[in-house]
Amino acid sequence: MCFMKSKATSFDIAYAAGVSQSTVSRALCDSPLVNPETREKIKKIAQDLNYKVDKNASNLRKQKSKTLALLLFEDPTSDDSSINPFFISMLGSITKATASAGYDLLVSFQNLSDDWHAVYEDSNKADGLILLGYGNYTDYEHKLSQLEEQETHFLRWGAPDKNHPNISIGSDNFKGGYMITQHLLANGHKRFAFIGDIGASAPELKARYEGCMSALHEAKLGSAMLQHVDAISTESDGYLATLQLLDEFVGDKKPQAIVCASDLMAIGAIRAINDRGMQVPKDFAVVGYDNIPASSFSTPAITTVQQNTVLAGQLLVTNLLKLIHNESVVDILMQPELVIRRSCGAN
Amino acid sequence: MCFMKSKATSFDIAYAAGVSQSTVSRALCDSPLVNPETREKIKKIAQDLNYKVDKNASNLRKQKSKTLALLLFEDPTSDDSSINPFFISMLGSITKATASAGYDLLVSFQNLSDDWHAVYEDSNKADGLILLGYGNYTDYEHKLSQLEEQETHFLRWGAPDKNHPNISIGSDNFKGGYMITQHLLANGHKRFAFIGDIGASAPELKARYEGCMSALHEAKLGSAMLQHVDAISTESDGYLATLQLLDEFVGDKKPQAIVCASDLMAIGAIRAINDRGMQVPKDFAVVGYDNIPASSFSTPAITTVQQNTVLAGQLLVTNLLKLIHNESVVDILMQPELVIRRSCGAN
DNA sequence: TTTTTTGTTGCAATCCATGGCTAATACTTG
DNA sequence: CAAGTATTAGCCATGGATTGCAACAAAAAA
Repeated sequence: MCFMKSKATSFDIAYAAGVSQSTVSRALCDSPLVNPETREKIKKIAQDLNYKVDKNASNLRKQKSKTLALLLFEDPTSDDSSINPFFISMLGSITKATASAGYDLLVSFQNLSDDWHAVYEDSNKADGLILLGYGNYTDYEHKLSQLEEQETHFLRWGAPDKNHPNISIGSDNFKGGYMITQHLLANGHKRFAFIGDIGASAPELKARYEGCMSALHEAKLGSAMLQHVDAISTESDGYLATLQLLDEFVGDKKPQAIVCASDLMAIGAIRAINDRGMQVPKDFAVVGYDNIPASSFSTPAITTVQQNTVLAGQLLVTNLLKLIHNESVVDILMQPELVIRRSCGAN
Repeated sequence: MCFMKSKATSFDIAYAAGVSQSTVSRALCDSPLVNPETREKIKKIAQDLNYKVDKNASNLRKQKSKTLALLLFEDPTSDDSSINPFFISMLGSITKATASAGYDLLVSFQNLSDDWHAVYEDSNKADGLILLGYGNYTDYEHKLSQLEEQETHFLRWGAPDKNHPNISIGSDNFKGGYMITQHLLANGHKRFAFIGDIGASAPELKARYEGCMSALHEAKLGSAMLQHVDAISTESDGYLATLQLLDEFVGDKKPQAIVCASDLMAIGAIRAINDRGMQVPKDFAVVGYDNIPASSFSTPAITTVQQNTVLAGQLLVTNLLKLIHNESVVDILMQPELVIRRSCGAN
């Protein structure tokens, strides 16, 4: 029917409607400056011609893109195709929150080596940035400063940082570590092991460890902790660390509860324990962190700490939009929740 | 140091370099029309001023956005925050392939009810579309036709479709179902059950079922199949369907092998079997499909069929780019691979 | 009837980068 | 030394929508 050699522009509509092009523009934004009848006529024609506002022209003129960019830094230990499930669920909620605010989302998986810091907002492709990922805190630090200097609108997922105030939304990992340890203590466990990287490169895991230690100290059991810091975050890390742990501490030094800094490591820990002919939760209580989908399908299902990713995504988006609109925001520390399942032995 | 009240434009650089603005533009695209010395000088100044080409202006002029849009249709049965892990790994590889082709990626999770069909390419926000998701084939069909009419550049993930040729890249689900069933047959199983939706709304699962049946017919065991079609795709679907199966078929009618149309359902099936006091693979062989991360962490680890998501993502992107450059593409049917683990009983 | 107000619409500048065409310079070559 | 060829850079139109300002008409007030 309607043969269009090329895409319709507002001029084509103006011609068809017998009005000026500016009137078309105004009509399509529901400007009160244009007569309702004219507006409807124009809208009708626009629809017939399958006209869509050219975002490039529109954004250029308005100097904003109605687009947010999500920069996802990969966990350096994870392989190429698998993405940390926690970030996935954040991705889902961020996408939804972005869409319901009428914005588009540009997603980019990055290495810290790239010069991501400048690209999106400076080139006007996005009005703001969300930084998601466990930080390699060396040049990350530096790039955060750059972003701040350039007055880029951005927020990061992570614990609030005194050096960079009001750019963070994070979950209270200290509290999470504390809560789950308390739960184990309440169930009578006395000898603990912690599996996970507590180095500076993984501040989230470190905070979980510190929360755990804090609970132990409160219970006057601080010295009952057997550390294992050489596991990073994967299932096989957890497996290997646990095997090592089982070999090293035997007899009455054997730990009763194994606190893993991630669910993936907890899954590995359970596998190691099974491989040694023992069982969870009978011989060991094992707990994880993150409540990834696999943790509920594991046998036994894993007791873990859940971060509210839906709320987190929404907060990141709504606060970023505030920044974009020049309102001020403050750091937010979200409260995690305990998810009690079978692996801790408490029914 | 450099105080900029507002973002630098190519005019600012031209002024600073004492050349015309067009020369700046050419210098920054490494045009051979500009003297190497001038070019370096301009580039230096551009860097000092932290200049970035305005994509909106650039895209407007060039009439292309160097951006692809990924439209992800959710599995209607999955809840809000969890996304089908298979799509996640596709998302990862698509992102990477897109980035390495120098394109940006716009990601959007959609309901089919939205008028997505028109939005991105028509508004020049993206040069092409990738459609990912198990199709609700009613209005999906209709929208595909619309996209084709409008000559939108797009590709979909899914089995090639005679009605819509050369827009599909998919995995051979029939072959996958066939392969895994053959493997079970080779291990001596004779009585089979299939769990999964084989209705028209899930053509992928249906093809897996048909592949499975084909292998059984070849082995003259076609009548040995107990169907269960009331499970869709989740863990609890698999659990409930399996319980029902176990109650319904007892004694010598009890199936030996349970073929699940997804790993999630296989996980549920194993849980149901355990709950009834039986074990996998001793009492039943169970197999899944997709090779999601959780399937390797399950106890026992699940024998499944893997689709090469990395390659799939790359193919989708490279072929879409071909379309954008007006080259023609053909449908691709990728070959799946068997991943043999413990749940099928064959070591 | 004249003046003021109100409601609509058009003109033209603007956002910024791109690239065809032209002009000017420098360098060959007969 | 003049004519011819590269090389390099500038001019200006272009892409499509937005919006301040001016213009005009019709309706209301004087």
